[in-house]
Amino acid sequence: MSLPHILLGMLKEPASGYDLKKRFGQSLAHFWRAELSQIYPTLKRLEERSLLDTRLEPSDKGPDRRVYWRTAAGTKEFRDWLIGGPDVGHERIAHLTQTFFLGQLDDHEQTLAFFAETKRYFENWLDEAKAVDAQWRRDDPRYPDALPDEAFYMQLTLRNGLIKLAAQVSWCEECIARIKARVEAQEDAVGSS
Amino acid sequence: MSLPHILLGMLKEPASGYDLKKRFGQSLAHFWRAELSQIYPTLKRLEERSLLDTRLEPSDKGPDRRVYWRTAAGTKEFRDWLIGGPDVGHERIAHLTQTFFLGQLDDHEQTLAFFAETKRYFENWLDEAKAVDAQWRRDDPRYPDALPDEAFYMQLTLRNGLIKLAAQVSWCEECIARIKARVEAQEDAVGSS
DNA sequence: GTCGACTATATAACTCTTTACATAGCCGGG
DNA sequence: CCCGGCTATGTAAAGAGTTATATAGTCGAC
Repeated sequence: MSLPHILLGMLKEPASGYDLKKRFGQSLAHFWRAELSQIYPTLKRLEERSLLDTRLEPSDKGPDRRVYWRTAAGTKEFRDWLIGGPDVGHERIAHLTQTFFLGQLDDHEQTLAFFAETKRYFENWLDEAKAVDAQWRRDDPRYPDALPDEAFYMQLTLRNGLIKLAAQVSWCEECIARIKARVEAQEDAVGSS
Repeated sequence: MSLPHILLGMLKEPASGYDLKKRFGQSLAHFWRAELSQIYPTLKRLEERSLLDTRLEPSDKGPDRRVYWRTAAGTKEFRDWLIGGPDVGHERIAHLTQTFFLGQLDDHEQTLAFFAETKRYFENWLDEAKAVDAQWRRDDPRYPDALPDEAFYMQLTLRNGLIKLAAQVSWCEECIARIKARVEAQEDAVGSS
Protein backbone atom coordinates (compact mmCIF):
# COMPACT_ATOMS: atom_id res chain seq x y z
CA MET A 1 0.00 0.00 0.00
CA SER A 2 2.99 2.33 0.06
CA LEU A 3 3.86 3.15 -3.54
CA PRO A 4 1.01 5.63 -4.07
CA HIS A 5 2.08 7.46 -0.90
CA ILE A 6 5.75 7.40 -1.87
CA LEU A 7 4.90 8.91 -5.25
CA LEU A 8 2.80 11.56 -3.51
CA GLY A 9 5.79 12.29 -1.28
CA MET A 10 8.13 12.65 -4.23
CA LEU A 11 5.69 14.88 -6.08
CA LYS A 12 6.10 17.89 -3.85
CA GLU A 13 7.76 19.23 -7.01
CA PRO A 14 6.23 18.33 -10.42
CA ALA A 15 7.82 15.38 -12.19
CA SER A 16 7.14 12.76 -14.85
CA GLY A 17 7.06 9.00 -14.26
CA TYR A 18 10.47 8.76 -15.87
CA ASP A 19 11.88 11.41 -13.51
CA LEU A 20 10.46 9.59 -10.49
CA LYS A 21 12.03 6.30 -11.56
CA LYS A 22 15.42 8.03 -11.71
CA ARG A 23 14.94 9.63 -8.30
CA PHE A 24 14.14 6.20 -6.85
CA GLY A 25 17.52 5.00 -8.02
CA GLN A 26 19.42 7.25 -5.67
CA SER A 27 18.66 6.95 -1.98
CA LEU A 28 15.12 5.59 -1.71
CA ALA A 29 15.98 2.45 -3.68
CA HIS A 30 17.64 0.88 -0.65
CA PHE A 31 14.31 0.38 1.08
CA TRP A 32 11.78 0.57 -1.78
CA ARG A 33 12.00 -0.28 -5.46
CA ALA A 34 9.51 0.31 -8.27
CA GLU A 35 9.59 -0.28 -12.00
CA LEU A 36 8.30 2.15 -14.61
CA SER A 37 5.57 -0.33 -15.51
CA GLN A 38 4.28 -0.01 -11.96
CA ILE A 39 4.83 3.75 -11.64
CA TYR A 40 2.87 4.77 -14.76
CA PRO A 41 -0.44 3.06 -13.88
CA THR A 42 -0.12 4.14 -10.24
CA LEU A 43 0.23 7.78 -11.29
CA LYS A 44 -2.79 7.39 -13.55
CA ARG A 45 -4.87 5.96 -10.71
CA LEU A 46 -3.80 8.77 -8.37
CA GLU A 47 -4.91 11.26 -11.02
CA GLU A 48 -8.27 9.47 -11.36
CA ARG A 49 -8.67 9.85 -7.59
CA SER A 50 -7.87 13.60 -7.97
CA LEU A 51 -4.81 13.30 -5.73
CA LEU A 52 -2.59 14.35 -8.64
CA ASP A 53 -3.00 16.75 -11.51
CA THR A 54 -1.19 16.38 -14.83
CA ARG A 55 -0.27 18.04 -18.09
CA LEU A 56 1.74 17.11 -21.19
CA GLU A 57 4.98 18.99 -21.76
CA PRO A 58 7.17 18.98 -24.87
CA SER A 59 10.65 17.57 -24.35
CA ASP A 60 13.80 18.70 -26.13
CA LYS A 61 15.33 15.22 -26.09
CA GLY A 62 12.50 12.76 -26.66
CA PRO A 63 8.74 12.34 -26.78
CA ASP A 64 6.36 14.51 -24.74
CA ARG A 65 6.59 14.24 -20.98
CA ARG A 66 3.49 13.70 -18.82
CA VAL A 67 4.21 15.77 -15.73
CA TYR A 68 2.28 15.24 -12.47
CA TRP A 69 2.00 17.27 -9.28
CA ARG A 70 0.07 16.95 -6.02
CA THR A 71 -3.33 18.54 -5.59
CA ALA A 72 -4.42 19.84 -2.18
CA ALA A 73 -6.25 16.53 -1.67
CA GLY A 74 -3.07 14.68 -2.59
CA THR A 75 -1.05 16.65 -0.07
CA LYS A 76 -3.63 15.86 2.61
CA GLU A 77 -3.60 12.15 1.76
CA PHE A 78 0.21 12.17 1.97
CA ARG A 79 0.29 13.97 5.33
CA ASP A 80 -2.37 11.62 6.71
CA TRP A 81 -0.13 8.70 5.75
CA LEU A 82 2.78 10.19 7.72
CA ILE A 83 0.65 11.21 10.70
CA GLY A 84 -1.09 7.82 10.75
CA GLY A 85 1.93 6.28 12.44
CA PRO A 86 4.72 4.00 11.28
CA ASP A 87 3.79 1.37 8.72
CA VAL A 88 5.42 -1.59 10.45
CA GLY A 89 4.58 -5.23 10.99
CA HIS A 90 4.61 -6.67 7.49
CA GLU A 91 8.26 -6.66 6.50
CA ARG A 92 9.34 -9.69 4.52
CA ILE A 93 12.87 -10.94 4.79
CA ALA A 94 13.38 -13.75 2.35
CA HIS A 95 16.94 -14.62 3.39
CA LEU A 96 15.72 -15.33 6.94
CA THR A 97 13.10 -17.75 5.64
CA GLN A 98 15.98 -19.56 3.95
CA THR A 99 18.09 -19.47 7.13
CA PHE A 100 15.12 -20.89 9.02
CA PHE A 101 15.16 -24.02 6.81
CA LEU A 102 18.91 -24.34 6.36
CA GLY A 103 18.97 -27.24 8.83
CA GLN A 104 17.36 -29.38 6.13
CA LEU A 105 20.59 -29.05 4.14
CA ASP A 106 22.94 -31.70 5.45
CA ASP A 107 26.10 -30.25 3.88
CA HIS A 108 27.66 -27.64 6.18
CA GLU A 109 29.91 -26.33 3.36
CA GLN A 110 26.78 -25.16 1.60
CA THR A 111 25.39 -23.46 4.67
CA LEU A 112 28.73 -21.72 5.26
CA ALA A 113 28.70 -20.55 1.64
CA PHE A 114 25.19 -19.21 2.21
CA PHE A 115 26.31 -17.04 5.13
CA ALA A 116 29.51 -15.99 3.38
CA GLU A 117 27.47 -14.68 0.48
CA THR A 118 24.96 -13.01 2.77
CA LYS A 119 27.82 -11.30 4.61
CA ARG A 120 29.41 -10.15 1.34
CA TYR A 121 26.11 -8.64 0.27
CA PHE A 122 25.65 -6.66 3.51
CA GLU A 123 29.30 -5.58 3.57
CA ASN A 124 29.12 -4.17 0.06
CA TRP A 125 25.97 -2.31 0.92
CA LEU A 126 27.53 -1.01 4.14
CA ASP A 127 30.57 0.27 2.22
CA GLU A 128 28.27 2.05 -0.16
CA ALA A 129 26.38 3.65 2.73
CA LYS A 130 29.64 4.79 4.34
CA ALA A 131 30.72 6.37 1.05
CA VAL A 132 27.43 8.26 0.78
CA ASP A 133 27.82 9.41 4.39
CA ALA A 134 31.34 10.72 3.68
CA GLN A 135 30.21 12.43 0.48
CA TRP A 136 27.30 14.19 2.14
CA ARG A 137 29.60 15.31 4.96
CA ARG A 138 31.97 16.85 2.40
CA ASP A 139 29.12 18.50 0.47
CA ASP A 140 27.49 20.41 3.32
CA PRO A 141 29.15 21.83 6.44
CA ARG A 142 25.81 21.61 8.26
CA TYR A 143 25.93 17.78 8.03
CA PRO A 144 24.35 16.02 9.78
CA ASP A 145 22.45 17.80 12.56
CA ALA A 146 22.15 21.34 11.23
CA LEU A 147 20.79 20.32 7.83
CA PRO A 148 17.41 21.65 6.68
CA ASP A 149 14.51 19.37 7.63
CA GLU A 150 14.20 17.42 4.38
CA ALA A 151 17.88 16.51 4.19
CA PHE A 152 18.00 15.82 7.93
CA TYR A 153 15.30 13.15 7.76
CA MET A 154 16.95 11.56 4.74
CA GLN A 155 20.13 11.40 6.79
CA LEU A 156 18.20 9.54 9.50
CA THR A 157 17.37 6.83 6.94
CA LEU A 158 21.05 6.62 6.02
CA ARG A 159 21.94 6.29 9.73
CA ASN A 160 19.44 3.46 9.97
CA GLY A 161 21.27 1.75 7.13
CA LEU A 162 24.69 2.22 8.75
CA ILE A 163 23.51 0.83 12.08
CA LYS A 164 21.44 -2.04 10.73
CA LEU A 165 23.95 -3.17 8.11
CA ALA A 166 26.74 -3.28 10.69
CA ALA A 167 24.46 -5.43 12.86
CA GLN A 168 23.76 -7.76 9.93
CA VAL A 169 27.44 -8.19 9.12
CA SER A 170 28.25 -9.08 12.70
CA TRP A 171 25.31 -11.51 12.77
CA CYS A 172 26.73 -13.26 9.70
CA GLU A 173 30.15 -13.45 11.35
CA GLU A 174 28.58 -14.95 14.46
CA CYS A 175 26.67 -17.52 12.38
CA ILE A 176 29.80 -18.56 10.50
CA ALA A 177 31.84 -18.93 13.69
CA ARG A 178 29.11 -20.94 15.42
CA ILE A 179 28.61 -23.29 12.47
CA LYS A 180 32.36 -23.88 12.21
CA ALA A 181 32.49 -24.67 15.93
CA ARG A 182 29.64 -27.20 15.51
CA VAL A 183 31.40 -28.86 12.60
CA GLU A 184 34.59 -29.19 14.65
CA ALA A 185 32.65 -30.56 17.63
CA GLN A 186 31.07 -33.18 15.35
CA GLU A 187 34.44 -34.17 13.88
CA ASP A 188 35.86 -34.56 17.39
CA ALA A 189 32.92 -36.74 18.37
CA VAL A 190 33.47 -38.96 15.31
CA GLY A 191 37.22 -39.13 15.96
CA SER A 192 36.81 -40.26 19.56
CA SER A 193 34.07 -42.82 18.84
CA MET B 1 8.72 -15.69 -5.14
CA SER B 2 9.29 -17.21 -1.71
CA LEU B 3 5.95 -18.58 -0.50
CA PRO B 4 6.02 -21.73 -2.64
CA HIS B 5 9.51 -22.50 -1.35
CA ILE B 6 8.55 -21.75 2.25
CA LEU B 7 5.61 -24.14 1.97
CA LEU B 8 7.89 -26.78 0.49
CA GLY B 9 10.23 -26.24 3.43
CA MET B 10 7.42 -26.65 5.94
CA LEU B 11 6.14 -29.77 4.20
CA LYS B 12 8.99 -32.03 5.20
CA GLU B 13 6.21 -33.56 7.32
CA PRO B 14 2.69 -33.85 5.81
CA ALA B 15 0.29 -31.05 6.71
CA SER B 16 -2.88 -29.33 5.54
CA GLY B 17 -3.17 -25.68 4.54
CA TYR B 18 -4.83 -24.96 7.85
CA ASP B 19 -1.95 -26.59 9.75
CA LEU B 20 0.61 -24.57 7.79
CA LYS B 21 -1.17 -21.32 8.57
CA LYS B 22 -0.96 -22.14 12.27
CA ARG B 23 2.73 -23.04 12.03
CA PHE B 24 3.38 -19.67 10.37
CA GLY B 25 1.97 -18.00 13.42
CA GLN B 26 4.77 -19.11 15.68
CA SER B 27 8.30 -18.20 14.67
CA LEU B 28 8.26 -17.74 10.91
CA ALA B 29 5.61 -15.01 11.08
CA HIS B 30 8.21 -12.45 12.16
CA PHE B 31 9.78 -12.40 8.72
CA TRP B 32 7.07 -13.82 6.46
CA ARG B 33 3.28 -13.79 6.65
CA ALA B 34 0.69 -15.55 4.49
CA GLU B 35 -3.08 -15.78 4.61
CA LEU B 36 -5.06 -18.98 4.08
CA SER B 37 -6.47 -17.53 0.88
CA GLN B 38 -2.92 -17.38 -0.46
CA ILE B 39 -1.79 -20.71 0.97
CA TYR B 40 -4.58 -22.84 -0.53
CA PRO B 41 -4.09 -21.86 -4.19
CA THR B 42 -0.29 -21.98 -3.79
CA LEU B 43 -0.51 -25.57 -2.52
CA LYS B 44 -2.78 -26.45 -5.42
CA ARG B 45 -0.32 -24.98 -7.92
CA LEU B 46 2.57 -26.87 -6.34
CA GLU B 47 0.57 -30.06 -6.66
CA GLU B 48 -0.15 -29.31 -10.33
CA ARG B 49 3.60 -28.93 -10.82
CA SER B 50 4.07 -32.34 -9.12
CA LEU B 51 6.19 -30.81 -6.34
CA LEU B 52 3.58 -31.90 -3.79
CA ASP B 53 1.33 -34.90 -3.45
CA THR B 54 -2.01 -34.81 -1.61
CA ARG B 55 -4.80 -36.89 -0.17
CA LEU B 56 -8.05 -36.20 1.69
CA GLU B 57 -8.24 -37.26 5.32
CA PRO B 58 -11.32 -37.38 7.55
CA SER B 59 -11.20 -35.03 10.53
CA ASP B 60 -12.78 -35.69 13.93
CA LYS B 61 -13.53 -32.03 14.54
CA GLY B 62 -14.56 -30.53 11.22
CA PRO B 63 -14.67 -31.11 7.47
CA ASP B 64 -12.17 -33.32 5.65
CA ARG B 65 -8.55 -32.20 5.66
CA ARG B 66 -6.54 -32.01 2.44
CA VAL B 67 -3.06 -33.10 3.49
CA TYR B 68 0.02 -32.36 1.34
CA TRP B 69 3.60 -33.63 1.40
CA ARG B 70 6.69 -33.11 -0.71
CA THR B 71 7.50 -35.34 -3.65
CA ALA B 72 11.12 -36.07 -4.57
CA ALA B 73 10.86 -33.30 -7.18
CA GLY B 74 9.53 -30.96 -4.48
CA THR B 75 12.44 -31.74 -2.20
CA LYS B 76 14.86 -31.05 -5.05
CA GLU B 77 13.18 -27.74 -5.86
CA PHE B 78 13.39 -26.78 -2.18
CA ARG B 79 17.07 -27.69 -1.87
CA ASP B 80 17.89 -25.80 -5.07
CA TRP B 81 16.27 -22.73 -3.54
CA LEU B 82 18.53 -22.97 -0.47
CA ILE B 83 21.66 -23.76 -2.46
CA GLY B 84 20.92 -20.97 -4.95
CA GLY B 85 22.23 -18.38 -2.49
CA PRO B 86 20.56 -15.83 -0.24
CA ASP B 87 17.48 -14.15 -1.61
CA VAL B 88 18.47 -10.56 -0.81
CA GLY B 89 18.15 -7.20 -2.52
CA HIS B 90 14.43 -6.62 -2.62
CA GLU B 91 13.47 -5.96 0.96
CA ARG B 92 10.83 -3.27 1.43
CA ILE B 93 10.79 -1.23 4.58
CA ALA B 94 7.75 0.99 4.61
CA HIS B 95 8.54 2.88 7.83
CA LEU B 96 11.83 4.10 6.30
CA THR B 97 9.99 5.48 3.27
CA GLN B 98 7.91 7.44 5.76
CA THR B 99 11.01 8.59 7.67
CA PHE B 100 12.52 9.70 4.36
CA PHE B 101 9.62 12.13 3.82
CA LEU B 102 9.11 13.20 7.43
CA GLY B 103 10.80 16.53 6.69
CA GLN B 104 7.66 17.55 4.81
CA LEU B 105 5.80 17.52 8.13
CA ASP B 106 6.43 20.89 9.75
CA ASP B 107 5.25 19.88 13.22
CA HIS B 108 8.12 18.30 15.19
CA GLU B 109 5.69 16.95 17.82
CA GLN B 110 4.28 14.69 15.15
CA THR B 111 7.67 13.48 14.00
CA LEU B 112 8.64 12.77 17.62
CA ALA B 113 5.40 10.82 18.05
CA PHE B 114 6.28 8.87 14.90
CA PHE B 115 9.63 7.75 16.33
CA ALA B 116 8.16 7.12 19.78
CA GLU B 117 5.66 4.72 18.24
CA THR B 118 8.30 3.08 16.05
CA LYS B 119 10.47 2.57 19.13
CA ARG B 120 7.56 1.11 21.09
CA TYR B 121 6.89 -1.35 18.28
CA PHE B 122 10.49 -2.57 18.12
CA GLU B 123 10.78 -2.72 21.91
CA ASN B 124 7.70 -4.91 22.22
CA TRP B 125 8.98 -7.20 19.53
CA LEU B 126 12.40 -7.33 21.19
CA ASP B 127 10.82 -8.25 24.55
CA GLU B 128 8.92 -11.04 22.83
CA ALA B 129 12.12 -12.32 21.21
CA LYS B 130 13.93 -12.26 24.56
CA ALA B 131 11.10 -14.24 26.14
CA VAL B 132 11.29 -16.87 23.39
CA ASP B 133 15.07 -17.04 23.83
CA ALA B 134 14.67 -17.62 27.60
CA GLN B 135 11.95 -20.23 27.06
CA TRP B 136 14.00 -22.20 24.55
CA ARG B 137 16.99 -22.07 26.88
CA ARG B 138 14.85 -23.53 29.68
CA ASP B 139 13.35 -26.20 27.40
CA ASP B 140 16.57 -27.75 26.09
CA PRO B 141 19.94 -27.97 27.86
CA ARG B 142 21.65 -28.15 24.46
CA TYR B 143 20.52 -24.56 23.72
CA PRO B 144 21.84 -22.86 21.69
CA ASP B 145 24.96 -24.37 20.10
CA ALA B 146 24.48 -28.09 20.69
CA LEU B 147 20.92 -28.20 19.32
CA PRO B 148 20.11 -30.52 16.41
CA ASP B 149 20.52 -28.84 13.01
CA GLU B 150 16.90 -27.81 12.44
CA ALA B 151 16.51 -26.11 15.81
CA PHE B 152 19.99 -24.58 15.57
CA TYR B 153 19.21 -22.73 12.35
CA MET B 154 15.89 -21.53 13.73
CA GLN B 155 17.86 -20.16 16.69
CA LEU B 156 20.06 -18.25 14.23
CA THR B 157 16.97 -16.45 12.94
CA LEU B 158 16.01 -15.62 16.52
CA ARG B 159 19.54 -14.25 17.10
CA ASN B 160 19.10 -12.11 14.01
CA GLY B 161 15.96 -10.69 15.57
CA LEU B 162 17.64 -9.98 18.91
CA ILE B 163 20.56 -8.19 17.26
CA LYS B 164 18.57 -6.27 14.68
CA LEU B 165 15.77 -5.21 17.02
CA ALA B 166 18.25 -3.87 19.56
CA ALA B 167 19.87 -1.88 16.74
CA GLN B 168 16.47 -0.52 15.69
CA VAL B 169 15.58 0.57 19.22
CA SER B 170 18.85 2.44 19.62
CA TRP B 171 18.35 4.06 16.20
CA CYS B 172 14.95 5.32 17.36
CA GLU B 173 16.51 6.70 20.53
CA GLU B 174 19.19 8.45 18.52
CA CYS B 175 16.57 9.95 16.18
CA ILE B 176 14.48 11.24 19.09
CA ALA B 177 17.51 12.80 20.82
CA ARG B 178 18.73 14.47 17.64
CA ILE B 179 15.30 15.87 16.77
CA LYS B 180 14.89 17.26 20.29
CA ALA B 181 18.32 18.89 20.05
CA ARG B 182 17.32 20.51 16.74
CA VAL B 183 14.09 21.82 18.25
CA GLU B 184 16.00 23.35 21.17
CA ALA B 185 18.56 24.89 18.83
CA GLN B 186 15.71 26.45 16.82
CA GLU B 187 14.05 27.82 19.95
CA ASP B 188 17.37 29.32 21.08
CA ALA B 189 17.77 30.97 17.68
CA VAL B 190 14.27 32.46 17.90
CA GLY B 191 14.83 33.55 21.51
CA SER B 192 18.04 35.41 20.70
CA SER B 193 16.72 37.10 17.54
C1' DG C 1 23.12 6.79 -42.74
C1' DT C 2 22.40 3.61 -39.41
C1' DC C 3 23.23 1.79 -35.00
C1' DG C 4 23.19 2.04 -30.18
C1' DA C 5 22.17 4.70 -26.03
C1' DC C 6 19.15 7.58 -23.82
C1' DT C 7 14.63 9.86 -23.20
C1' DA C 8 9.81 8.90 -22.70
C1' DT C 9 5.20 6.49 -22.18
C1' DA C 10 2.60 2.62 -22.07
C1' DT C 11 0.38 -2.24 -22.31
C1' DA C 12 0.24 -7.40 -21.62
C1' DA C 13 0.73 -11.34 -19.07
C1' DC C 14 1.68 -13.28 -15.12
C1' DT C 15 2.34 -14.01 -10.27
C1' DC C 16 1.87 -12.29 -5.52
C1' DT C 17 -0.84 -10.54 -1.78
C1' DT C 18 -4.73 -8.78 0.82
C1' DT C 19 -9.58 -8.37 2.13
C1' DA C 20 -13.87 -10.07 1.94
C1' DC C 21 -17.00 -13.61 1.39
C1' DA C 22 -19.17 -18.51 1.06
C1' DT C 23 -19.66 -22.98 2.75
C1' DA C 24 -19.87 -26.54 6.13
C1' DG C 25 -19.05 -29.72 10.14
C1' DC C 26 -18.24 -30.00 15.15
C1' DC C 27 -18.84 -28.53 19.92
C1' DG C 28 -20.11 -26.28 24.14
C1' DG C 29 -22.97 -22.72 26.68
C1' DG C 30 -27.18 -20.57 27.69
C1' DC D 1 -32.24 -25.20 19.85
C1' DC D 2 -29.50 -21.69 18.42
C1' DC D 3 -25.41 -19.03 18.66
C1' DG D 4 -20.56 -18.27 18.81
C1' DG D 5 -16.15 -20.15 18.18
C1' DC D 6 -13.16 -23.32 16.18
C1' DT D 7 -11.91 -26.46 12.37
C1' DA D 8 -11.52 -26.63 7.48
C1' DT D 9 -11.43 -25.43 2.39
C1' DG D 10 -12.06 -22.57 -0.91
C1' DT D 11 -13.47 -18.39 -4.49
C1' DA D 12 -13.75 -13.40 -5.93
C1' DA D 13 -12.06 -9.06 -6.62
C1' DA D 14 -8.74 -5.81 -6.53
C1' DG D 15 -4.34 -4.00 -6.16
C1' DA D 16 0.90 -4.79 -5.93
C1' DG D 17 4.81 -6.08 -8.37
C1' DT D 18 7.89 -8.23 -12.18
C1' DT D 19 9.30 -9.21 -16.82
C1' DA D 20 8.71 -8.60 -21.47
C1' DT D 21 7.38 -5.98 -25.24
C1' DA D 22 5.90 -1.96 -28.31
C1' DT D 23 6.43 2.61 -29.81
C1' DA D 24 8.80 6.77 -30.86
C1' DG D 25 11.87 10.90 -30.77
C1' DT D 26 16.88 12.72 -30.06
C1' DC D 27 21.75 12.49 -30.34
C1' DG D 28 26.34 11.13 -30.99
C1' DA D 29 29.67 7.71 -32.97
C1' DC D 30 31.38 5.19 -36.69
